[in-house]
Amino acid sequence: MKPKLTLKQIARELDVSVSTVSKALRDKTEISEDTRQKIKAFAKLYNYRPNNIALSLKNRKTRTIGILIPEIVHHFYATVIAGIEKVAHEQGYNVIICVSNNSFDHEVMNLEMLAGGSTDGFIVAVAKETQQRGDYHHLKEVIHQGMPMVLFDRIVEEVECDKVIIDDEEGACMAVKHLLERGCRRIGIITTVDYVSVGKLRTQGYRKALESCGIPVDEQLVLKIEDMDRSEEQIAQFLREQKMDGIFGVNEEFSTSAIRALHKMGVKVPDQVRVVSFSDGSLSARFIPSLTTINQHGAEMGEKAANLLINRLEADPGEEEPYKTQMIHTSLVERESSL
Amino acid sequence: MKPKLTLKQIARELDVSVSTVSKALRDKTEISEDTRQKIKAFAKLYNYRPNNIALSLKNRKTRTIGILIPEIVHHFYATVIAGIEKVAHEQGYNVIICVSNNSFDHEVMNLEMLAGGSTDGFIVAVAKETQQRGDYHHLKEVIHQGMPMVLFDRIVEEVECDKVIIDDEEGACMAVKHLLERGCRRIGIITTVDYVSVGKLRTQGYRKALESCGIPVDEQLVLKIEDMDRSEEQIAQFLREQKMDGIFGVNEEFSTSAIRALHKMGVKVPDQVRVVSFSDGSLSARFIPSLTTINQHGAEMGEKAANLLINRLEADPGEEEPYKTQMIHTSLVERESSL
DNA sequence: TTTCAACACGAAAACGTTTGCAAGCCAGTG
DNA sequence: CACTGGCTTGCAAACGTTTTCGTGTTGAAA
Repeated sequence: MKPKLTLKQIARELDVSVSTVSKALRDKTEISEDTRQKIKAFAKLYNYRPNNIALSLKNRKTRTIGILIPEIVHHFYATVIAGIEKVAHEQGYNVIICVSNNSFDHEVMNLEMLAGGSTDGFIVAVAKETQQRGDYHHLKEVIHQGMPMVLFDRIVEEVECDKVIIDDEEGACMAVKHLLERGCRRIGIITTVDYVSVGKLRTQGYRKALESCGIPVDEQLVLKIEDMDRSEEQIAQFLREQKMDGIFGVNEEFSTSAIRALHKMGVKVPDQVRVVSFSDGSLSARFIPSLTTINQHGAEMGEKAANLLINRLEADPGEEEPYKTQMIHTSLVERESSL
Repeated sequence: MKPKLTLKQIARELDVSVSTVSKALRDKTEISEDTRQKIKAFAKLYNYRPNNIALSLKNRKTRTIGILIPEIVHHFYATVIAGIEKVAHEQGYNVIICVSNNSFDHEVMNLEMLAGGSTDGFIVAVAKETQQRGDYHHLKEVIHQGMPMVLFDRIVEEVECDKVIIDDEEGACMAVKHLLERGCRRIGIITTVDYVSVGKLRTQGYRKALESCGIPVDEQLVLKIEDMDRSEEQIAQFLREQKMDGIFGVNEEFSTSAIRALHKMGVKVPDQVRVVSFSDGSLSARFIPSLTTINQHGAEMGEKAANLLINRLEADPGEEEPYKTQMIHTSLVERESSL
């Protein structure tokens, strides 16, 4: 690993002082036109790049944003990251991504690592395990230490900071209403257990939509999947036991599993059963039949989160605004599965 | 942004020198048991964490790996990243991810940024635009500056460094042979234009498989998609014009588009036409019919790349081994589309 | 009492920057 | 000639660490 070109070396070569070099490269008029040109030419020739680390140390700013997400092999998070990247780069920030793999311990470790000077602030979606055990001291601690944080998607109420969330309830409501408009009367929902915040909200939206149309909620039609690995069979069983004309799946996995099971049963989608899904992926458009979905606008979410964070990072001390929670609205994309 | 606790502050509070604190925390016997305990207790109480930036500057090592990929909203890259993350974290390395969005300029910018001291080395898949224009000076430059780099997936021959590639040709060959075994005789391929290295290799594999079975390649059955946005119609047209009993799609998009088009034409998969796809996603297993695929083992690729890089980073100077190119083998996963 | 080793700690340099300030030089002015 | 002022440039401190090399204080041996 060759040592990189530093100010000191340039200074030695050109027989001037380090400060002169620094000033020349920063185009200070303090340095005579002659010397400045000479130094800049030399720097360009040998391709000088200032050392970010040294700059970070000096400025006590890294211009780096840390992202901490539960999993990366997930289309939704990928889109959020893309959104964050976009505005971060526009504003001259770099991005570090860490993945907790939905483990509490990993989350704590990564957070400590990032807080150790590598980043100026965080954008975080908490791990499932963390939500489950309800221990948020690590989040509170880094905030307490003065690092700005934005929570998104999997947020936690108890932590005070900026937040960006999807209007899950509204989205679910929209989905179910769409099914109602299409004439469905017995609408089932395939959702997650309640400690997953988004699942809970979507279930709420489902209830709300039905109630607002005066249809009582039949608890038989609410399937909560605990174990993702056994979801296929549970869904198949659910579909065999309950007679429905509409299904709302809170994610693509559940919805496609349902359609697959119906397909095996010889039930036609959308002719006999219509399906609407929450979506985070590219699967929906390609599926046969293509899925009517509630789109989540992950990129927009990432952009908002990044903007919130950067605003806070660049706010003058004492000028801090109160914490905000921004809502991302969903939109219904009609496709074949609910025609 | 509260200033974080530093050695200097601990020293002041406890009325000792900075060096004493540093040594105590690092458990040097030089410092008396008493003072050591006192300092460690204090540090623990106030939750002292050494500043990574300062350490990086001092050690001229960041223990950070830079990943540069063309796009993140892509299941394959997500799996590779997951693999890299895994071994990086095991070895105490951090990971920075940058995305070029397939733009040459972005790639150059990001590379310069990362090379500016933020990382010890790179793992890179080059942008499509870069492959197209064949300008690799930026890659060569950072290598020349002494930063180790590992290229993966979208590699470039001209750059001398470690590489990890998928055996695309072998995979394609396997796919086509599978179709032949299933009795297909007129097998079409839907692939990319040749400047995309993986597309080219997969096309070669296709030819090889046919030739090895004594079947001449009919150029009419080779569809090269240039413009992804118009792929749907091109594929539909291709299927209408050519009579085939087997189709090999070099990615999930092409394969599912083909099945969709066949579906519309009333042609049954796999009964009338069998389909095999290269795969990088989770779509295959869920699709109806589920897709027989050539799996790419992205995580394994990431792990290998990370190991290669870390080995080089930790090699003693003068001990460097010659550059290696590691091959990842693909595997055939049989599902419904080729039954 | 002197000398010396062992022990406990501190000073300072280094990593690569930036920047306020001091200082040198030269020309012009009184 | 002595000052002043402008123009250049260098010095040094600072960011938070680690580490080498002192240095001062013991207690014991000579």
